[in-house]
Amino acid sequence: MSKPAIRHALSTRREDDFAAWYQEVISAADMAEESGVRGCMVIKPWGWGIWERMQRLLDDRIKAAGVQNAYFPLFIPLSNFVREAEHVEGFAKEMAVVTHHRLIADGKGGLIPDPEAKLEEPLIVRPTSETIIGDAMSRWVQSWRDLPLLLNQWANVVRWEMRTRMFLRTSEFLWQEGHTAHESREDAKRETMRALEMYRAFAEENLSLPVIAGEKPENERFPGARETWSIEAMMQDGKALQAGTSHYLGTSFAEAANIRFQDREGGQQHCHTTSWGLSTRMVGGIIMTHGDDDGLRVPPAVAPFQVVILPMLRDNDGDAPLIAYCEQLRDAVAGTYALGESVRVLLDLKPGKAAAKRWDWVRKGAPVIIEVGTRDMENGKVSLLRRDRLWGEDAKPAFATPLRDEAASQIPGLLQDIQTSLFEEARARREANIVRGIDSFEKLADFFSADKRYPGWAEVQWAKPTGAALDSVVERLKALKLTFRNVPMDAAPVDGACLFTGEPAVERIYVARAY
RNA sequence: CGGGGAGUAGCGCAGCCUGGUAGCGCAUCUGCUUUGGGAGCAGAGGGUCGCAGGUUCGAAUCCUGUCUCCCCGACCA
Repeated sequence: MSKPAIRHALSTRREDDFAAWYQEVISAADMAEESGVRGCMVIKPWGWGIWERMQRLLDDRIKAAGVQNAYFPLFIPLSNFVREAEHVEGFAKEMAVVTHHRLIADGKGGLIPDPEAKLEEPLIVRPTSETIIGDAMSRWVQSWRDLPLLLNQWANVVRWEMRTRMFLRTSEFLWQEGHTAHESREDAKRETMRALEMYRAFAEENLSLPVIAGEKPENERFPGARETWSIEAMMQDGKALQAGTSHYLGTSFAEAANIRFQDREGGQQHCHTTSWGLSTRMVGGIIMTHGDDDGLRVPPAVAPFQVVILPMLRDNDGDAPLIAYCEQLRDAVAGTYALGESVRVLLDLKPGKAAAKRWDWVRKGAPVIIEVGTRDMENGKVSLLRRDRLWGEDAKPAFATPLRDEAASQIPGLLQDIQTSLFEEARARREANIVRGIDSFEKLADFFSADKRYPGWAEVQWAKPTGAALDSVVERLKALKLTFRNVPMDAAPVDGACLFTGEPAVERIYVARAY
């Protein structure tokens, strides 16, 4: 007797074609679609709702740290951008440029930029806002009393990427970018680390996404930064996703933008600045971490609807009492609190059979789906499905049937449990796929052998080479399609030789394939 | 940006080689039946075949250009 086969809600399974599965989740969960413009996407209500929840929770954390929101322009004058050399070099190849301000008829029924309306100075569409915010800071900062200056903006940015993927790498993406200016290196470093810790807590507590916080090696630094720190998450195909970054910029941006202050002794000094960002890429991280062969599973804290109620309507006189029964359930659930907020519940009265609508919500990943039929109503019960544990032993959806009047009070605990379970599941998977103790390049190559479906990560010891020595190590890894991810903050002390150079190791670093 | 593949109804696809009334499945709509687990039967609606030129009596089909998507590479906080 073989086990009955599960009929999954998606046609592509993760193990068969992870990339195709990823795209199917996005369309099946109705999160986003192509727009017709290269690398730009339409974010649909369910995808936007998740991002909106993420914004809310992260914005609360940003404000709690005393950072104020502001908004800076989309366009940056070219001359303003060119000041920080390394920064410019890093972004110049992927810039959208505005050169005209008017269109005229081309005589063939179309429109072309008016050659007479060429801008004196081209404007670039911001790829990030260090330069324009630095420009403002140079005017806003006069004295040590003005510091620290802690700003954040929620905005869209554009980077003309060669190869794009929905949410993970789009030409236009949405993010928040924090920009701060400080009196001293110590203060700026403290802010850099505060933002990093904020991202770690946000990812793990709100998104159930286990991450490793650490410092990026020199070759992976943000252009112009002194230090770049990141949180890295392991996706279900074993690849790493850089999910948030925090940079200590030293005084180079302050020097380029002339952000100076009069210190406590009356002297002039340049500020130490930081920047930190987290983007819609994180939505892709949620998909690739929590999605399964039935679609998305949204962590309750960021689910636009945490509970969806589906009455089994018959289009007859029996519907009215059933709807009333469900409305009472909805109101009871809406009156409960979970994860620090009122529970978000939807009574879905859209026409259609409940069984069909159920699969729509399964694909979207609503954490709890409650179906209610007349028989449930007669028994004072409901049929409850938790999305993270969908299938029973019999290959059918694993419904629980609590009393309706008890179901509402169970919801907060259930949502909390789902939030925690998703995290534990992802954390266990990551730990099972990190290898430690690899002590030669050959063994490293073997661990990441090309045919391996799930490469995982390797934590290795190295001597932290710099300059040309580092470049050659990076090249060797590149031949294996590998990259350095970060140097974890909580790693064990080193006790061996550098995997690449044989010199005494100075720290541990993660090696992985990456998005 | 280089190599490869693709774009035909909301979704998935056939038709193209060999030019001649635009099709199939799912979904949608209507009717009947069904009714506790992703319904059945019958009927109907929906497409200037990505876009723009060209060849031709005639182009989804052949040619050229262009846009977009997917895969591999290069690039990439």
